[in-house]
Amino acid sequence: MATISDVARKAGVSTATVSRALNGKSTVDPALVARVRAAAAELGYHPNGLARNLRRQETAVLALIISDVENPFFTSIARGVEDVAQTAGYSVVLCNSDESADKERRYIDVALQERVAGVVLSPTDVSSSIERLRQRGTPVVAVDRPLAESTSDQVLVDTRLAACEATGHLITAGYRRIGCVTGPAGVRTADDRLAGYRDALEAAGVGLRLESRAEYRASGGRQATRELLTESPDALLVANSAMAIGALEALGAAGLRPGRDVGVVAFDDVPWATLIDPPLTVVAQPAYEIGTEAAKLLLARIADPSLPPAATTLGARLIERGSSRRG
Amino acid sequence: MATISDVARKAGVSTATVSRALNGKSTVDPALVARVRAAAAELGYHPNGLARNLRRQETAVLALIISDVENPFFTSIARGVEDVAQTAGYSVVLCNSDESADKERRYIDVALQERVAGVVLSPTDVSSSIERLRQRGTPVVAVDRPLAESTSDQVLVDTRLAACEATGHLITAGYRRIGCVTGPAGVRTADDRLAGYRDALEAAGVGLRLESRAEYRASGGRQATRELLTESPDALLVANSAMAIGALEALGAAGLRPGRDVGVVAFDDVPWATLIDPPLTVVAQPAYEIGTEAAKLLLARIADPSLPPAATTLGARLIERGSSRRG
DNA sequence: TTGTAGGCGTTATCAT
DNA sequence: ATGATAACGCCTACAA
Repeated sequence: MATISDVARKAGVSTATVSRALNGKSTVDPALVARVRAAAAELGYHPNGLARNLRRQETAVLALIISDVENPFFTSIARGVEDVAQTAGYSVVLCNSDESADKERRYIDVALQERVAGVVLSPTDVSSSIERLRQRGTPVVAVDRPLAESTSDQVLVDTRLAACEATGHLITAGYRRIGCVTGPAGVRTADDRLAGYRDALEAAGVGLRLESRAEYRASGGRQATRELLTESPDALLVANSAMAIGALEALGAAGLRPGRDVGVVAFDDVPWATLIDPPLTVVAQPAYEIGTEAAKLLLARIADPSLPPAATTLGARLIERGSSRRG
Repeated sequence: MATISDVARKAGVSTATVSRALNGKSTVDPALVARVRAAAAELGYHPNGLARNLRRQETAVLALIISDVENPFFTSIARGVEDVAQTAGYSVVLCNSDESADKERRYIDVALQERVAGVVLSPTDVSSSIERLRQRGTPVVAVDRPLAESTSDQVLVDTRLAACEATGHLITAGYRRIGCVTGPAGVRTADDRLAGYRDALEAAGVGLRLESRAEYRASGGRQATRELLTESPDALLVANSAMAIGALEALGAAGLRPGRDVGVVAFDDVPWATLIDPPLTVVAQPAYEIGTEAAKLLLARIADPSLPPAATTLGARLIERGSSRRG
């Protein structure tokens, strides 16, 4: 409630002096600084960030719009973004688009209205509504999934290659009826992982393709796996950790044991991967690093909008555990 | 970049009319509304939320400060808060205090500066720095952990009772050397769960207490469990799902199997609970509901600050699975 | 070194 | 029904 003029009055100085004193500007009499500080403390004065930002025409806030708060992959990204932003004096507001283009648009509107300094976004769609951000000149960096315009900053994972390697690993282990459980068509990572799977089969001359798509959720994984099971696969590549839960449940329900009856590799190294029996072989994506990298890119662009667009691609690594051993 | 006056000029009206037209105020000539809309669209005009909020002296933003973004329990709360807030036209910004009183204070400062409409907080400490929020009159509701002042809104879980029931369940199953792995002293949920454990032992006349505390993390659970193992417990109550991961790892490393060699019950119903063998018996907390309840309380208080403080306590429920069967 | 004053973009009050 | 204008609280030339 207390404003800068209240403090000024109490300290017996002008608002300008209060502003300068509180913002540590070079030239202010130490005695006055003390008086101002005391007055501010006494009044419980907190500068009004709204007014300040309006005046300064900038906000020390970054928006992070992700497609699923409950997915550990995205929360790791969030930590990465936050850690970097924090040390640079920025706050991060996390928004959950929930894989819905509509919510994404709403949050982008909010970001626009609140004049955030920049946006980190995992786009639900290539043709995401970042058009508006561009127009306004708000810096954006895409993570996990690319944007159509190659003119924006992006931090991606070479997920197609990773899927190819993972599938190759299954082939090397001796599996031949390998199924791929992936996300919805149109979701770039889902498409890429499927493509990588196909790459590997082709490279190895394996003709049989067993593919099934569903939502990037446990329920989706369960359903897609059940469908695939009618084709008696001897191994499964699962494109997402949430789906992996459903896939493993479906396998269990069918009396099939990972690593003995069916080889399994899943994307994302979840903390419980080593708790199941046998432990789950995974494709570990550098989620935290994606976050830090994205934040750095964003801060750099905020500092200098004329920078050429940077597209970082990080690698994923296969962690072999028991579930992909040949039964 | 385009401001309201740009739109006004283009539409050939005053800024007042633009404002009224765009905000759907009662009395504006439909023809003008159309002209204004067109001009706004053409200019790619987005109202400046900063200026608007400054003028209106209010923000449609809620801050949610939680102690761990990577904990599914808290992300479920986040979803709950968000879903309710969303339908009421509020945005939610998520902040990660990371179990650090310092970060918490920083985020509270940000919330104060940005003049958010209200705060949902899982306090790192009873004597949390919400003092400042109170002073400013910013509504707060505490979740998961109580605040010292009973004068604030809170949404809690009767976690002591739940721990007591869970321990009772182990006793009923025939276990007698039951250990409790809980979080740091001072963290209210950790203390409460320990207290519930003791309640149950006492009620059943079991004299042997095996207690071990550590950080609410996998590494903490691992360490605490390892310590407890020197006492040859025949069962374990684990106070948190992150710790459960560490505890299960420690058990495995010692060649002990849950449900056969050692009965296990853990707090929080994680999605992978049914994937391990045997499935994990858990105390399921109504996390999503905590979030929705907290948001409703907060919105109610924002609407009417004179409301008497409400303290909701929700129940948790024990889900019996294989890990707590007597071996 | 300090004070005065103007303006950031909106909305609301008061005229018209 | 519409327009001029005064705030909202802060920062920063510019003046003293």
